[in-house]
Amino acid sequence: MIRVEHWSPADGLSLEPNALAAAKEIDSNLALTAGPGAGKTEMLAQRADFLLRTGACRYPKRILAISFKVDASQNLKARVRKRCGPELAARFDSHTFHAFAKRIIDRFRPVLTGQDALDPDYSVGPNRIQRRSITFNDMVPLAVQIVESSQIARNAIRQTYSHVFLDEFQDCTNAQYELIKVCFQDTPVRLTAVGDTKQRIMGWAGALEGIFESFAEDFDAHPLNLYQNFRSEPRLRRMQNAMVRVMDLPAALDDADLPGDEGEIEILRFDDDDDEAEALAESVRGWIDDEGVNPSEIAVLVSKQQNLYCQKLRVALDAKGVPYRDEDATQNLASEPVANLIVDFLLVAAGHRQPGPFQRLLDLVVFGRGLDQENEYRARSRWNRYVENVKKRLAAEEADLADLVDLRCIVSELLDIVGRDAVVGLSSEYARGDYLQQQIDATTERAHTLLSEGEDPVTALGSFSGDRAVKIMSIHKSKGLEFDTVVVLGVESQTFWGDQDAERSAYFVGISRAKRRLYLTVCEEREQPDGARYWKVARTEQDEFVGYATPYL
DNA sequence: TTGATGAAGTTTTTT
DNA sequence: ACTTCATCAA
Repeated sequence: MIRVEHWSPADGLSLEPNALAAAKEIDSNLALTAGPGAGKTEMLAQRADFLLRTGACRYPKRILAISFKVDASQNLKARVRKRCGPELAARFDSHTFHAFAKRIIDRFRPVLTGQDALDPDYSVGPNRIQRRSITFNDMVPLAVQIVESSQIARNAIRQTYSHVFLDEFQDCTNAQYELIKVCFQDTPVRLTAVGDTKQRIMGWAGALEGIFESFAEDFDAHPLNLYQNFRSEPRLRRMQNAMVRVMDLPAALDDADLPGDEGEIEILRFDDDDDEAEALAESVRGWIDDEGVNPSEIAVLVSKQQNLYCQKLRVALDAKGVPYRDEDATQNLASEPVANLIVDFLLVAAGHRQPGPFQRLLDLVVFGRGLDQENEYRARSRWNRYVENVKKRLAAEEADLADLVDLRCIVSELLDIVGRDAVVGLSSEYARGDYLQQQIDATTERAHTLLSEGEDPVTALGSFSGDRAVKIMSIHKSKGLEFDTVVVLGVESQTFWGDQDAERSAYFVGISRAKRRLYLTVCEEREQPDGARYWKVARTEQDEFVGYATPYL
C-alpha cells in the first residue's frame, strides 16, 4: 500500500488535469461528463488503481462498477487488471445493471414474498410466470424491492463496497437509478458517475433526461468535465464539433482549436443498395489488402434493422473473401465467455502465433487466479506443456479438428485442464442447471460446422473470434467502442426515423467511433425485405446528417 | 369491391 | 419514414 501523495497514474500514463483530479478524489461523489474519446474508461481504471493501491478502498472492501453492456463491463475489468494487476483487481467487481440486479435477487431471493415470491430454480424468459420465471424487465425492480424491504440486504451491499463506478450514466433509466438510490444514497459509499448526455441513445428504453443534474442534486456530487479527445483525428473532431454545436452549444469548441488535416471523411452516394454493397466490399477489401488495416479495426454501423440493411453487404463480402463478424447473428454464442475460451484455445492449438487468444488464455488460466509467483510459474509451464502437446497431436494427425469426436475430446480435455471451478467462475449463470453444458455443446457444434468447411482453422474460426474480422453491428452496440475506419451505412431519413434528438445522438455516437476514417453511404433506392418494393430517399434528414460532414470532406 | 383516410406498429439492450 | 390494418363512403 502506498500513500496518497505518492500515487501517480499506473503504467506511466499522464491524464489531463480533471481526469487526474477525478481519479484521486477521496471525499466527494463525482459527476464526470466527457465527450467521445476523452478516456473515461482509462480514468476509471486509474481511479480503481488509486483507490486500491492507496487503501482508500481497503481490504476487504471492494469496488463495484456498473455498465450497461456485457463487453463494456468486461473491457473495464480487463483494463483494471492491466493497470493494477490481478491481485488488487480481484476486489474490482464489474457487472451490467442486469447482472448486478440478478445477483441481488439470487442472494436475497427469500425476501420476495406473496405475488413476487420466486422458486429457487426460477428462470429468465419471455414471460413473467408466478414463482417460476421473470423477464429482463423484472430484474431491476425486483432488486429494488429487495433492497428497500430488507435491512440485511441493504447492509450487506453497503458493507461490501466502499466505491461505486457508474459507466455510460447518461443511459441510466428510472428503475436503475432507483436501485442506485436505495443501495447507496446517504451512505458513506462514494459514487463516480461518468457519461456524455450527447450520447444518450437509450431514451426509448426509458433513459432519464437530466440524469446528471438529478444525480448531482441527490448525491451532492461534484461535477467535472473532461475536454480532450484522444481518439479521433482533427478532421473528424471538427465534424463531431459541428454536431456538438447543435446538441450542446456551450460544450462546443472553436474549430480553430482543432487544427490539422489528418483524418478522412467521405460520402458515398449510390443509385441502389446493390451498387452500395459492391463498392463497399471492394473498399473494405482494399483497406485490408492494400493498406494493411486490421479487419477488426473496420466497422460497418447501421441505425436499425441490421439484418435487412447489411444482407447485400454480407453477400458481397463473402464473395470477396473478406472476413467479417455480424454482431447480431453471432451475439448469443460469441458473448459467452466459455465459447470464447474454447475458440481461443482452438485458434492457439491450430494456428501459428495467435497473440490475442494466447494472451486471453494466459490471463484466464494463469494470471487470473491470484497465485503467488512460484505457483504462477508452475501453472504457466504446465499450461505451455499442454498447449504444445495438443499442437503436436494435431500436427501428427493423431487428432483432427474437423472430426466431431476428436473435437469434443479436445474441448473436454481443455475444460479439465483449465479446471471446472475456473470455467464455472466465468459467468454467474454457469453454476445453475445445465446451462454451461448447453453452451459448451453449442460452441462445439458451431466450431465443428466452421472447421469442416475445408478452410484453414484460423480463417474458419476467425469470424467467431472477431480478432481478424470486420465488425458489422448496430450503432447501439458500438457504444463505447472505437475503430480505425467506420462506415455508417444508410444515412437516410428512412433509417434515422424517430425522435429527432435521439436519432441525432445515435448518429453522433456512430460517427464518433472513428479514429481516422469515416465513410457515410446514401442510396437513392433500397430494396425492401419482401424483395419487390423500393422506396425513394427523402431529403430532409439526409441533408441534416450528411450535411454535418460536407464541410470537412 | 374499391379507394380514401387515419391510427397503430415498427427499432435499439439487458442473465 | 413507411407499412399494415381497420373503418367508412361510394
